Amino acid sequence: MSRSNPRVLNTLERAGGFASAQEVYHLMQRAGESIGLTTVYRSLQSLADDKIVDVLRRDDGESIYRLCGDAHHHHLVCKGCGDAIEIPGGAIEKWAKTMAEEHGFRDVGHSAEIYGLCRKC
Amino acid sequence: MSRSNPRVLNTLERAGGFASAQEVYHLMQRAGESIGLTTVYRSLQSLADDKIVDVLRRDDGESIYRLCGDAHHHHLVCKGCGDAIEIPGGAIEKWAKTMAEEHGFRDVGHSAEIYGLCRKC
DNA sequence: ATGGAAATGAAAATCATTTTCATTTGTGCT
DNA sequence: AGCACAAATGAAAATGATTTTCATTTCCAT
Ligand SMILES: [Zn+2]
Ligand SMILES: [Zn+2]
Ligand SMILES: [Zn+2]
Ligand SMILES: [Zn+2]
Repeated sequence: MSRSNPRVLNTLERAGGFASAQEVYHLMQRAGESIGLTTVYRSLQSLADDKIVDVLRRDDGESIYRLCGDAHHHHLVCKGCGDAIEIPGGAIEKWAKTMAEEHGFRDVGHSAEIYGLCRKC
Repeated sequence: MSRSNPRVLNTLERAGGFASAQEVYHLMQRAGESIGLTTVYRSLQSLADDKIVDVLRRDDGESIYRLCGDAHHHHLVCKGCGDAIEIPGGAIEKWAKTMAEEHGFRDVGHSAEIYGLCRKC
């Protein structure tokens, strides 16, 4: 079922942090690798479906992807340089569960991100 | 400074919950009101700037707006019917502040949402 | 080698949102 | 009323990421 091109995953690894489909595509171009934008999109989507990469959406609407560990975590994102730090959810894990139960929700997940300016910015 | 067309706000009121710019536009069309899509966009944006409406982004990337009280809050969203309930942030507020300070971030904000299936779905 | 399935990618299509810009509307002044 | 000037409007074009189409290429099992 793996529709993902391994070179895409490899490039995302090299990218080190978050990268959009367009960025991955250009990285591969600059590296002299021949690939189509379509395949990059398909691969990233597949990786996301398989929970191998993390998907976030930037304010400008562009989706960004990043390899992520299997542990549940959240992000502290810099509005300036775009750097993202993985952080533990701590107290909000219980908060989410409590809130959901309180309103009779099941099959519950949550998202939480913190935005700010890092020291460098 | 109000660049917002009052009829747009009025329509969002009638909509009752979240609505996208496109949806507001079509609601107004169906109601026989003459307005341009551009004005709808401009008005919603202005309302968002003025913190009069709440902006969320759907998974498909479309921005949705809703009238909201002035109090800071979060959302419990049903993946089935799209219903959203306003909930207090509780533990999150301190979590965000602590995490940000710990990493030297300033000018900090946060977003947090809980997704699940409501009783009806 | 042969046939069919899966993968690929160039080009076109989609679609929300933004930008442009010419026109209309509103407001104050004479 | 007549005029000037700013703000608001909206049609049409531009933007830009993502998706779809579809013809071609690559894989793989027989
Ligand atoms: Zn930074
Ligand atoms: Zn969490
Ligand atoms: Zn529901
Ligand atoms: Zn909060």
